Amino acid sequence: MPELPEVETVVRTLRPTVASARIIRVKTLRADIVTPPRASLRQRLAGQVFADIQRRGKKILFTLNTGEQFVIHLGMSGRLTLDAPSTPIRPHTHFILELIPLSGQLLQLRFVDPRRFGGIWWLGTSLSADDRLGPEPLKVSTAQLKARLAKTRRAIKTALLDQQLIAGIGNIYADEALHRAGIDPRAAACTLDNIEVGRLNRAIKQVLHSAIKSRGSSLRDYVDANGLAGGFQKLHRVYARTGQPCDHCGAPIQRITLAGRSTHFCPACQHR
DNA sequence: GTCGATGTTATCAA
DNA sequence: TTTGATAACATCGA
Repeated sequence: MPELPEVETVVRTLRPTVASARIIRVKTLRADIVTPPRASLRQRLAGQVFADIQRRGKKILFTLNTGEQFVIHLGMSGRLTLDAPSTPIRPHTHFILELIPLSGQLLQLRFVDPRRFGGIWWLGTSLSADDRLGPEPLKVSTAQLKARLAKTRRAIKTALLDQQLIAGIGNIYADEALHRAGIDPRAAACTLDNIEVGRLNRAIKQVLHSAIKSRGSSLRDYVDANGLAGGFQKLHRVYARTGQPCDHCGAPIQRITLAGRSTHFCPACQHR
């Protein structure tokens, strides 16, 4: 589900309500989604006030007035929604923070994650210590990207999925960016020249900006914090379009497997 | 009913 | 060291 544009959309829909809200109740329905396993979130969070909420890669960083922080990662199937306390609890709801925002209207921030690949990480004041994420795709320079890609022989598609190389791109936007840049997803990352990396960098920024504008892609069940689906799936040019004609040249979109992930591309447009 | 696929990533072994 | 395979999990559709 959630790659950079979806996570950014969740953060933007959460921020106006959550920033400055006070936490009045903490319910952990499934303890094993919290790391470290014995972090008593109830004790640490109850009564605290949120200072800010930000995105870093695909992670959501919550900062409290005390300066303490925790991270939520949505994994593959996670969603974070704001609901009235009377709204029925969905199956696979693992964690609930009851909040009083500035509006005074009681709300619950709910973390739902059927596949449980996501989770919550308590950081405290450890200054997000072991953040090994790569640069933000919307800010990275072509020179910086080129230098990072030069260090690996993996396929460029696989390299783009590596969060330590660049943070926030997932399966959908890797395929979409490579198509817009006209680059074969199988090409070894270290063989791309300056021109190609420049094209790729522009394609990444363009596709992520338009996806954010469309509030993300909803293929399955992704929704933002207000329960609203995204619209960018309608603008996909290759992802989940196997066999359909390429918008650019009409050749059928092909699907292959690369590093265990389904990969969609146009064999005519994307080659040297 | 079974199989395979699904937007992520930590971990393991070659 | 680097890289690919696998597992963690639930759901859906062929």
